[in-house]
Amino acid sequence: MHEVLAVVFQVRPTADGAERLEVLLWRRARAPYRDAWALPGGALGATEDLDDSIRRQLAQKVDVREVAHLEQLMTSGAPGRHPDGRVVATSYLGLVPANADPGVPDDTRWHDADALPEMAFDHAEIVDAGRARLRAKLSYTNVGFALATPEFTISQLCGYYRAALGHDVSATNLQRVLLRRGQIEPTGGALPSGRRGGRPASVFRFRDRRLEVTDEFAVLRPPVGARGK
Amino acid sequence: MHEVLAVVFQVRPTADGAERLEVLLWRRARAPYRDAWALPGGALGATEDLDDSIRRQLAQKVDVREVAHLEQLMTSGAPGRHPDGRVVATSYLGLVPANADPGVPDDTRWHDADALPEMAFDHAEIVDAGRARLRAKLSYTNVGFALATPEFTISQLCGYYRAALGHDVSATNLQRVLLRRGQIEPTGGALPSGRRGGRPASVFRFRDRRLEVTDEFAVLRPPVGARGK
DNA sequence: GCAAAAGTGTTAACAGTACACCCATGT
DNA sequence: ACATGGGTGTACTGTTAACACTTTTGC
Repeated sequence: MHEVLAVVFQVRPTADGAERLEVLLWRRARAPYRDAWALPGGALGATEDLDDSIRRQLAQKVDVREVAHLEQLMTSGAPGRHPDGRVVATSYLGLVPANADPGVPDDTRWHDADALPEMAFDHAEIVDAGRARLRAKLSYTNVGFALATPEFTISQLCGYYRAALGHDVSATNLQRVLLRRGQIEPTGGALPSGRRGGRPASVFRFRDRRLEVTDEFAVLRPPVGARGK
Repeated sequence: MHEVLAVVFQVRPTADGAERLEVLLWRRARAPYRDAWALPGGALGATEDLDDSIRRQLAQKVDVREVAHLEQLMTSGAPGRHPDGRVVATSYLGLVPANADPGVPDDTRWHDADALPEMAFDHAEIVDAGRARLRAKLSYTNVGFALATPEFTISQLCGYYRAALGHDVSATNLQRVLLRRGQIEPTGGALPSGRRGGRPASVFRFRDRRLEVTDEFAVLRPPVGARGK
């Protein structure tokens, strides 16, 4: 038996106005792992591609059009991972932009990615792998587009990065890095100041809405002659 | 049906004394894809973990003790990828150090990774994915240990990197980068000069033989206060 | 001594962080 | 005016590529 799972992340506002990274989980009503939380997903159809399958399964939990980025994460096949017998699971990483608020079924809820509830099977590991992947890719690709709203101010964007990376991010430097790399561009617009004043923030957008590697060679770059290949 | 495949790379000397990256492939004797070349692997056992399975399957082609590094690469499940019906394949990337010369069966041969022969199924894609992964990881981890012999001179190491990366690598800078990162250390020994003279090369080894990420934050590092976590 | 191979020193480029400072707005 | 949030300028740091130069060997 082969199943397909998804770690779907979204940056969401908390009660106290801050923002944090959350994962979409549903609560199991039946054994095994009754009342524990599990990743959305299900059995792979007999004539279905893996990507198509996870999209189909997700459609039951969230509006799939909301998922701005989806990529394969890992495949787990330990014989003991499912008590009912051998189930191989291929997991995906999915990202939903901060603006979308997809209605979710009753058994489904968003959970703080840093404080997972009791999880079914090996799903906690999978969430952690997804988190690590997201963190890494924020560093050397433009995946930010999949967490951010279509248009945003730098300080909003900063909030998304802060939540996803789990550490403070300087707005000043974030702006410069992303501009330099050509990931974002100003729309020309600006947002009116809040009620406590302050300079109106200019609005930016991601230049491209597809995954792009912007910082390819961290080190060991090819010599200048052979670059630009 | 679930199968497990491996892209096994080794840097091997060519006829003209240079070195190049090669993949281990076997020639299919039966349809489908008769006479085309395929990746080693086979069906996943009913109670076998994925990692164990690929190790077992590889044992039939090469001495498994020779594989210095093995990591999961990707899972392909397109319904049309296998003419006989649905087969999901999980691929691994394996690396064999340059010194090992594992005896391989008659139907099996090493092939230039840059000039693949006619390949069965979607195996060419998988090899390319493995190549890309290797290139990337050479940049920010110590995977080099899995391509190099246990002890080596800088110019030998340079040859391995050159072959794997596909571009020229400066011995001077490679040495400095890997030393600075603490990946390699001098053994204290030196190799006698060749018959045409030259200063004897000192011998190095990798400090650690397990995968380690040595260049974690390409960019977007956490602020100094929050680092060292 | 001379060629060959290895290794060191030095410079320059570049990307990113930190921080001080300037700008535009509401009260 | 002044507090508030946004944006720019600038210095500093760390890392790496490039290349000249020195060291050690065989002939």
